[in-house]
Amino acid sequence: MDSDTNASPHLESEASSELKSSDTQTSKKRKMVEKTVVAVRIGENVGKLKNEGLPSDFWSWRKYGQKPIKGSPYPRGYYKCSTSKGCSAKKQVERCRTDASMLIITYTSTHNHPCPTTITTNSPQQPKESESETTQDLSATSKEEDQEHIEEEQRDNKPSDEGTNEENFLYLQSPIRCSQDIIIEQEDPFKLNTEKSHERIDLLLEEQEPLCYAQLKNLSASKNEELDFFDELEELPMSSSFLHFTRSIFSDERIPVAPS
DNA sequence: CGCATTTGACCAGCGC
DNA sequence: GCGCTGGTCAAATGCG
Repeated sequence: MDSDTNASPHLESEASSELKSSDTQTSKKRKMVEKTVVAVRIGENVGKLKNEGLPSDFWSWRKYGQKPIKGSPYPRGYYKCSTSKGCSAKKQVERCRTDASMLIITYTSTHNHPCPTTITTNSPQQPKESESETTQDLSATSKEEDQEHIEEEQRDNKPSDEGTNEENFLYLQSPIRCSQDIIIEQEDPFKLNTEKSHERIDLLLEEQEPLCYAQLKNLSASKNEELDFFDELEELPMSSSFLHFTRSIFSDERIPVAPS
């Protein structure tokens, strides 16, 4: 209850989850602020990461709340940037409805401070940040399933070979900026892909999936990992690539993705 | 002892 | 005007 409290409520809404969750009456939350939605896929490699120390993010995030989302079986976690006191950067982490192996991270506001440190791919000096969370998330994921998913994803999502080798997990997503009532549901990755993407999208549309990234998972497969994820859903693993990605976003104030 | 995380309650916005 | 859901804050508990 402070000035912050007053302002907070207006911050984000759920452009991401509410995309089309107009199923019932949910439309929720106020106007939208600039939000960057990122879909991160948790890979098997992630599990390894924890051993080495997760390169989660440049900033430290403190969890200040968690709530179950109506349309999602998984709860949504609310984080605030704890790297700097005055930083108003926030992020919401939630599991993809259809794809438990995918995390939907919604970044709100921008950091008013530079990166705490130059993060190395796997910096052991990382802030306490998502250590526990990430670890849990990662480990929580079924190895077998993850591997399968990853393989599939790699084939479908990754035309090349790049990232996989250096990245511990695959993250397919794009920063989506929605400052209007417009809801983002499309992402670059899909565009990059080819017909496959379309097919998936179609599936989604048919299924009325709220999130595009969700569809990806759809194809892959979802099993019972959800149960594990349930309470594990917390932080997201970030790889160097992702870092670069986020870095660019924040540096440039996010990458505006044209809804269409 | 300190910090972070977890859980519950309260507040505010939007839809019906 | 009422109800529902999301979002945030505050207090308590646990772990390092």
